[in-house]
This record gives sequence, structure tokens and C-alpha cells, in this order.
Amino acid sequence: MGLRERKKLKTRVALIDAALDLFLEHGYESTTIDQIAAAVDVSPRTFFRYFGSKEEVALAPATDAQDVFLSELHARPEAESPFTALAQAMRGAVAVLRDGEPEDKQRFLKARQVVEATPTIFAGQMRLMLANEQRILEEVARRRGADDLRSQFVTATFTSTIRVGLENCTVEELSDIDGMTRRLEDTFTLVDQLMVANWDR
Amino acid sequence: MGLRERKKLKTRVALIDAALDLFLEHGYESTTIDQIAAAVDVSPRTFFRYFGSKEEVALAPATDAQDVFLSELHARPEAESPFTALAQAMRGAVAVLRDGEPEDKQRFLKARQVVEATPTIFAGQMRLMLANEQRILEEVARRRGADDLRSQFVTATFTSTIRVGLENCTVEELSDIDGMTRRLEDTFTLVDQLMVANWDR
DNA sequence: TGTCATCTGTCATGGACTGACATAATCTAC
DNA sequence: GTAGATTATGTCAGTCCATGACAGATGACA
Repeated sequence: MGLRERKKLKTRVALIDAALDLFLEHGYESTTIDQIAAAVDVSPRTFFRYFGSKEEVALAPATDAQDVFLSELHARPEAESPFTALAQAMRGAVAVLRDGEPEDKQRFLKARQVVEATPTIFAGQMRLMLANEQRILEEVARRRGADDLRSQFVTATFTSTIRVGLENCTVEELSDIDGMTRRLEDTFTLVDQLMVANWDR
Repeated sequence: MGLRERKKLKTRVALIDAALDLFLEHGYESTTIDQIAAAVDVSPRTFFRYFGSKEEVALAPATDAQDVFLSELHARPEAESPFTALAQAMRGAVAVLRDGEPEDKQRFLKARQVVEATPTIFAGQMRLMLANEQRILEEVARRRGADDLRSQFVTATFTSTIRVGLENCTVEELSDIDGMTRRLEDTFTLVDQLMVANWDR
């Protein structure tokens, strides 16, 4: 990897970190692009060369996490039923975060706090999840061998499950991977109880 | 109702109609507040006295529809299970629209087209639905007698159901209440098939 | 009709975002 | 390592969304 490429990556991470810290300290709305750019010592114009919008920088960690989830999903064995594969991929994505660089973990958890504290950003995360849903749907449809209403419902139910699981996190659990994991498991268990056998086949 | 109040209502509706027409013709992003205000012959500043943001005017019909839904929900008999009450309330809300003023129906359908065509607005609608979900959750929790994970899941499943049902609408069905109704019924039927008995009790 | 409350327009401002262009840094080939 | 091509960055100007302040217009009401 050349110097130029390394520098770009470094600037990108620095912008994310600076932005998240400022968002947490002064709030998302009260933080300006100028402040973020100044903290990293780049021009405001450069900020927009790295991120398309103020929202994008706040959601960058979430976006990365979704990519991890998708690659975990595609690595699940064919034998697993769609919803099982989704749940396992989620566990895998959480594990990647848990066992990864502490800085990455910190960044992710900071981002989650910002998302929870800012309605605008929360809506943006929903938009992300919905965009992702299209790609998840492809995998579900492939495993079920049918791109129909039922595949859509399985996919939407997964999204809901994750959402409900994460919604229940207390403030402390927002900065704690294990607490997050427990909430998710509780919700997966509930789904198992409320659905008929082979509902996702 | 006094003259002043009538004038305000008229201006509000005129702004919504002008905005929706401009959004449909030139796209949401390419339409400016100035254009909307000019079309209704008010100052741009006045626009913001009626709507907090450009997004809000696009979502006004959706917001009104959600209010109708909520009042239908509270009118459902106590004997109905939570999800049944939700489904019936949805049918009721659609009926109100179907049997209402043709102008209101047109406005609603135009707004739906704008929402579908504009990712930003679509995300905004999600934000609306999530805000509403809190109020729906209260009713579900009341009927179940428990404000727990299961109540949250029932509520989230309802939201998913509506979303999946409406997502499947083709462009023509977007401007057709009956087509919309059929899609919704298909989805409700599917939920019935995939859930265990009394899953929402 | 006169007074009051409220609505509206005008003006000024700040912040998000974008295009254009010049400068500076890196990369590549020699 | 130097020249020239590539690419990143800074500066500047401009658009649009959004908001506060104030003055003038308009409906409400005694």
C-alpha cells in the first residue's frame, strides 16, 4: 500500500474520530463541519471529499459493520435455514468486533451512542438498514429458492429482530458488546418461540 | 371557524399540493422552497411557518394518515388480540381514505409516489413510523398487560408487515387504494400462517 | 371604530453542500 | 533523482435550507 493510500485512510479515520468526539461532547446538530475539519487540520472542502454529508461520517462505523455482516452471511453453510444463517452471521459480525482492534470497538460504540442520541442519525441508520435489506433479501431468496412475499417477510422480520434487540439496550449496554449480545440472544429466542416450525424455509 | 383559521388551513393545503406537484414534476431535490412559496404566492419565510422543513411538507399526508390509524386503533374492541386490533385498525384507516374526499385521496397517493421516489423522504417516513411505533407499543402493551420484549416484537412485526405489504405495490398500485388493500391482505394472511397460535397474546 | 393578537413579508445570518480552478503532494518512468 | 503525469488539497464563489428579528398588514373583538 503506497504512502498516498495510507495517508488517505489515516485522514478518514481521524475525521471519523474527531467527528464522533465532537458529536458526543457538543451534540450532532451543534457541531459544524468547520469544527471537525479544524480538529483534523484539513479544509472543510476536504471533509466533503471523504464523506458525502455530515450524516455519513456519523454512520461510517455502522456502514462498515453492515459490510462485515454481509460477508459473514455469505460465508454461512448452505445447509442453514435463512433465518438461522442471518442470526449466525449477526453473531459472527459481533464476534469480529469483539475480537478486533480495541480502537475499532471504541469507535463503533461511540458511533452507536451518537446514533441513539440523535433522531436524524437514527433515521439515517434505518435508511442504511433498509438499503442493506435488499442485499439480505437476495441471500434469503436464494436459500429459499423463491423471491416472494415470504422471503421478504423473513428478511423484514430479521431487521425487526435486530432493531428490537438493540433498542432495549440501556445506556451502559450501549458501550458494552457483551450486554448487546445478550439482548440479541433474548430476541432470537423469542422469535424461535413465536414462529411455526420451518417458517423461514 | 373564523376567517383567519380558514385561510390558514387553505394556505397549508395549497402549500402541500403545490409542493407535491413540483416534487412529482421536477423531483424533490430539484425543487426549492422558493418555487413552492412562489406557486402559492407567499414568501419563503411563510412556508417555514407552516412546515418545519422541506421534508415535513412531503410527509404531511403520511403524518395525517398515521393519526387516522391511531384513532382507529383506540376504537377497536378490547376483546381483539393486539395484532388483530392493529390489522383491523389498518383496514379502518384505509377505508377512511377510500370513502373520504377524492382530493384527500389524490393528495395521499401523490405523496406516496414522492415518498417512493425519494430515498431521503423514504427514510423520513421510516422515522415517522418509528415514532408512531412508540404509541402503538403502548396500546399493544396495554392489551397484553405487559410492556416487555414480546410486546415490542409484536409491534415491530406489525410495522414490518405494513412495510412489506406496501413495498410490493407496483407503480400503478401506488395510485390505487384497492391494489394497496390486496397487498396488505396477502401479507396479513402470511403472518397468520407463519406465527404460532396466540403469538400476540 | 379602535385596539389587540396574530399572520406575513423583508432582511440578515449561519451552516450544509457543490463546482471551478490553482496549488501541492505523491507516484511513475527514466 | 529528476521530469512529467496523477491525484489530493486549499481557496473561492455560490446555492439552498433554515432561523431570528423586526416592521407592516390583516383578521378578531369589544
